[in-house]
Amino acid sequence: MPEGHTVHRLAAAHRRMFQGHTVRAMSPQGRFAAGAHRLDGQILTGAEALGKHLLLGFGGFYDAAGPGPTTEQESTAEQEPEAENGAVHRAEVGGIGESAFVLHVHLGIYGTWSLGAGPLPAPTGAVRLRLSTAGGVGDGGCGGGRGDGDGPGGGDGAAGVVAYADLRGPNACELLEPGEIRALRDRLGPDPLRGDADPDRAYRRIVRSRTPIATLLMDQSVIAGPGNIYRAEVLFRAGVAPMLPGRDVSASLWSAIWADLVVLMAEGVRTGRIDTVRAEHTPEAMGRAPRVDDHGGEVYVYRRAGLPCLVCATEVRMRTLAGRNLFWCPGCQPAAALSTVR
DNA sequence: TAGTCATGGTTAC
DNA sequence: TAACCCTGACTAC
Repeated sequence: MPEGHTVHRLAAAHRRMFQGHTVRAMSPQGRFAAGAHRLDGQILTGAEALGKHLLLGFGGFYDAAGPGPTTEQESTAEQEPEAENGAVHRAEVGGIGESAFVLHVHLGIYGTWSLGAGPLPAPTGAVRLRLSTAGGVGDGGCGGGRGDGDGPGGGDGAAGVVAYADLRGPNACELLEPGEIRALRDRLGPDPLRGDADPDRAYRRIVRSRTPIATLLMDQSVIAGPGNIYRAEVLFRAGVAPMLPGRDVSASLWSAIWADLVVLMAEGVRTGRIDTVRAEHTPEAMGRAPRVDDHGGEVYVYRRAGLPCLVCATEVRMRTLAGRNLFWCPGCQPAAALSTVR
């Protein structure tokens, strides 16, 4: 159940594990058998994230001296992407480029990738797609050929496997044509984690809309990547009432929200958690118990309905907005304060 | 064990 | 706006 930072981490992980390798692909569940058959034996040429969408490029010629990072340069997840001035400027490095085949994966609310190294385990649950590799960079082979079936263990390729990635329950798992990739890029708003993002493009959409800013922040055609946690937390940190109409969002307020998202999400890429509380509100600083939740981070309002605000002690509220749970603090985010940037 | 809910997005109405 | 997709964690019984 990822927000955009998780998908950027997944893109980095796929580059680290598979870029330059011939990849075995199979669909133990059988629902992506034809696509897996097309990918089996191809070289992974790049991976990138567009908001919550993961694109994996296959085929073509892998240039080990090219701009893409090598496996040696990416020995740990923490080393990539690099944060520079709060932004991740290497998000597009190692991207899909002119890949012959592009796999598009969107995890939706259920999907997961299980990444691992070592002997290939028998798939558990409904694995839609399994990627694995059995050789070194540019090995030119696929560890035993293709077409040996989709059964557990992958047949003769299992012995040399050094890395695998199992995909379960995705919203989307499909091969895209170039025109479809362009259409995907065109329908998504700017991604705060990409160096090519233009926040003004999002602002032009926001400022001409009467829709509440809390809804606009969840609209991936306005801004790609943030989800329910980041939208609640960034509005809290800006002191903005969630129902503030987009047309009442000032340029300076939007700049502050965007800059905060860049910092928060880049930190999420680095740590794999969503932590939004400032230093003075950490459990250690406040002498309170740490939060226990499945996303693992310290937050101000998300899923804290009924609890006192960490800043002003007002009870955190929750309501449904556009079909999703919205959390906010009426004390710190009063409706009358239209553009208080703290 | 059954029911509920969830960091999402598309489609139908 | 609701239904659907269809997984996993959690809770009530």
